[in-house]
Amino acid sequence: MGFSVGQVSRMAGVTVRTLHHYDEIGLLTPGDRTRAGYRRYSAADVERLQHVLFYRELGFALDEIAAILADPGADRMSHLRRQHALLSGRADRLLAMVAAVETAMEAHMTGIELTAQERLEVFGGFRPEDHEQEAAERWGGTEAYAQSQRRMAKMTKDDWERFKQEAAQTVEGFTAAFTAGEPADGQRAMDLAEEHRAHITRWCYDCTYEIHRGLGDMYVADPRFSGNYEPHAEGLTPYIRDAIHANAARAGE
Amino acid sequence: MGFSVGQVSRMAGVTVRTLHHYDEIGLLTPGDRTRAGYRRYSAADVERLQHVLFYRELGFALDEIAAILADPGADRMSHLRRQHALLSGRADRLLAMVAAVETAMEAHMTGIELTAQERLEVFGGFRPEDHEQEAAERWGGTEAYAQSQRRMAKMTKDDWERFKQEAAQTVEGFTAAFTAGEPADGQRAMDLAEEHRAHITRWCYDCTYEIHRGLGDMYVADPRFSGNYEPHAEGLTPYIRDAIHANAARAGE
DNA sequence: GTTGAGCCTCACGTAACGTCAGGGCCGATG
DNA sequence: CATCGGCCCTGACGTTACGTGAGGCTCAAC
Repeated sequence: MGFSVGQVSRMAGVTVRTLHHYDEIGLLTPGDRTRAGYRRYSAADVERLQHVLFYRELGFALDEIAAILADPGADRMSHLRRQHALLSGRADRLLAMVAAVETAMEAHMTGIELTAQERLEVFGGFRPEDHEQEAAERWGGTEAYAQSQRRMAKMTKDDWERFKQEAAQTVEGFTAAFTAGEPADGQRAMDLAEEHRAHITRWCYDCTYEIHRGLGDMYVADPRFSGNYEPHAEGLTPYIRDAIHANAARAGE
Repeated sequence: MGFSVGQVSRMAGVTVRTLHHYDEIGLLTPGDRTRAGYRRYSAADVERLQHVLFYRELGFALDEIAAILADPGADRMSHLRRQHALLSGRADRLLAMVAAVETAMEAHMTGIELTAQERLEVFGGFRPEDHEQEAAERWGGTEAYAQSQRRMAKMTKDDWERFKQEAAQTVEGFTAAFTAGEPADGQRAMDLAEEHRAHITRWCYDCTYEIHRGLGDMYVADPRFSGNYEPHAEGLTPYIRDAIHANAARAGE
C-alpha cells in the first residue's frame, strides 16, 4: 500500500509536478520509494500535504509552512487555534467585501432612479455613492450601513448642502490645526475628531469609535478621500487618521 | 495634481516596483508624466488600480485581469455581479473551514476526556474524530453538525459496532456494483447511494442531498476516506461519489 | 512482446514581482 | 550656490512556485 504521485495528486487536487517540487525542496518527502524509484506516500504524508495546502491557501510561503509544520512545540490544538484565527480574519474581510458589493449594487440601482444627476450637479466630483461603497467595504456594517442608506435617501438638496458645509468646516479645522503644527494626539485635533464623529452620527449613522477608526484608516488608503483632503495640506489625511485614533483611545476603547 | 508612484503605493498598499511592473506590462499605465519623466497617476488610474487589486486578491492572473477590465461590454453592474459571485463563493468556503476548525477544536477538547481511547479500541485506525473534522469542513453545517455531535455522543459501544457494520454493508454493495461494471448513474448504484444517505440520516444527522453531494466529493479528496474505500477496489471512491451525485440529481435538486 | 499509461530525472520557461546598481530631479539647509 | 537627503528613473539579474516538455524506465494488460 501507499499512494503513488498520481493518486495523491488527484486526491489533493494538485499536479504531479507540485509533489515533485515539494519533494525537491524537502517540504514533503514521501516516506518510501519502490525498488523502481517510484514515490510512495503514506497516509501520514498525505495528511501533511493537506496541512501544507491549508497554509498555502492562506498565503504562506512554502518555507514558512515548513517552519510552521516543523515546530515541535506546536501541538494539534495550537495549530487549530492558529488556523482558526487566520481563517476568521480572512472570512471577516471577505464578508465585509461581500456586503460592500451588495450595498454598492443597491446604491447603484436605486441611486440611478433617484438623484444621480442631481447629486452630481450639487457636488461636482464628490459622489457619495462612491464613498458609500468603500465605507461599507471597511466596516462591513450591514446594520449601520442600512441605517445610513435610509437616512441618506430621505435627504433633500438643502440637507445635502448643509451636510457638505459642515463637513467642510471640520476639514478646515483639521487643516488649521495641522498647519499650526499641533500634534495629532493633541487636545484640538482630538476634539475635531470627536466633532467629525458626531457629524457622521448626526447625518448618517451611529458612528462608534471602532467604526470611526475604520473610517480614518480608509481615508488614508482611498484616493477618493485622500484626494479630497490632501489638496488642503499635504499629509493632512494621515493627520486626520491619527487624530481619530487618538480620540478613540481617549474615549476608552 | 496627480499622484506619484510613492503616494499611490502607500495608498493602495503595494510596492513601487509593483506599479512599475504594471506599467511595463501595460496593465496600468499612468495617464501622464512630468517633464522629468516621473509617473503621474490620476484618480481614474488609482481606481483602475483598485479594481486590479480586487481581482488579484481573488487569484486572477494579471493578463486575465487586463482582459476583464478591457471588456467594453462590461458595465459597472456586471462587474459588481461578478465580484459578488466570486466573493460569496470564497466567503462560503472560508466560513465552512472556520466551522470545521471550531468543531474540530471542540471535538478535540471534549473528545479527549470522553471516549478517545474507547473509540480507538473499537475501530483500530478508523477514528471518527478525524472524519468529523473533515466532514464539517465541507458542508460547514453548524446545525447538522451539532445534531450529529449530540447523537454520536450518546452512542454506546454496541451502537458503534452496529453502525460500522451497516456502513460496511453499503461499501460491500458499492464494491459489487462497481466490479460488476454497473454504471455509477445506474439503478443499483443510485439505490446504494440512497441507502447510504439514509444510513447517515438514521445514525448521525439529517443528511440532505446537498450535504450528501458534499460528502461524496470529500470521500474522493480525503485519503482517510478514500484510503478506506480504495482497498476494496481501485476507483471505487470516485464511483461512489458519482453514484451519490446521480442519486441527488435523480431526487430532484 | 509490445503497447500504453504512469513514473523517473534533468532542465529550461514563466509569472509576478524583489532587489540592487547607477544615475537624474529637487526642496531645504548651511 | 552648493550640496544633501529623499524620491524618482531605467535596466538587469534574482526568486518563488511551479509549468512544460525531453528522453528514458516500469509494469499491468492484451
